[in-house]
Amino acid sequence: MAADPLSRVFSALADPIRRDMVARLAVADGTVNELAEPYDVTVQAVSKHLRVLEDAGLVSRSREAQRRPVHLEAEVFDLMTKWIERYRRQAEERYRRLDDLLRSMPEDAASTTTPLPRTGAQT
Amino acid sequence: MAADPLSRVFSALADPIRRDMVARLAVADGTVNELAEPYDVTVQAVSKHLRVLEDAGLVSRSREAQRRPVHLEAEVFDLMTKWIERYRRQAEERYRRLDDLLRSMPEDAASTTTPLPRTGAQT
DNA sequence: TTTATGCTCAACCAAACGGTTGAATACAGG
DNA sequence: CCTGTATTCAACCGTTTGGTTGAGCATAAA
Repeated sequence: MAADPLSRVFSALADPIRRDMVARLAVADGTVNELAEPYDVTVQAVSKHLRVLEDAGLVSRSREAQRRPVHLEAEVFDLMTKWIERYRRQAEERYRRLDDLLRSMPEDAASTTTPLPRTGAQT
Repeated sequence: MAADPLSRVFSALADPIRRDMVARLAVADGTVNELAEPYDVTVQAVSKHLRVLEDAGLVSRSREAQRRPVHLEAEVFDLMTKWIERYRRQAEERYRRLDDLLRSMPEDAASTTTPLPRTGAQT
């Protein structure tokens, strides 16, 4: 299996079939066969996809006779949104400051290159 | 290269090094060498990572002598956040309705299984 | 008990991925 | 012109991924 939770979630959603399954599970829980029906792949392939979604914490599976109903776990989304929002905001803040700087600087002096920070960011 | 834009963005961010680079680029633009420095891989590998980020629309590269400064493009994040928010909200709405239903139903009748919708969802 | 249904496990395969090394290109400076 | 620096291209390699088929297991129905 992959490494960190964030990588697992992102890569789980990097596949169109898996995203479509998530989309459908947002409407209602479903069994493996139900979920497999629309796609042009075998049930086994869908079973594998579900395993990936489960490992990422995006779905959970219960037991109901011989069926294994799949349920969407929406909380994990927060992991992603938090990460995304953080750096989006940070980037926007930077543009704002740059903007201010440029506005407060009537005469040309665009030669200072801002150095990159070391890697400290918690991914 | 992959297929649809959403898949490209998600899979671009599924790698820890690439996420870390995005995190650092949110603070300041940087050259390939600067970006490569913290990681224990060759510059060529980082160059490849940057290509993935660029193909996903997450960064753009300009030209400045022999250097190729990399710049974060924050707008693409919206693609993801919109997708995520949509289905998170949909899921939460479903739970709310289920909750209401169960509350308005004093006597036990938990036997109706809601069928899954076909695949129509725009992934 | 036998049969059908729902699902997973195992082995396999081609393609994509993340990394490497080595050569090529582009530009700046002596 | 030659040298050094920044970056990319090309070929290669081991591992992962998304798919297949075929067998196996558990439960429901006959």
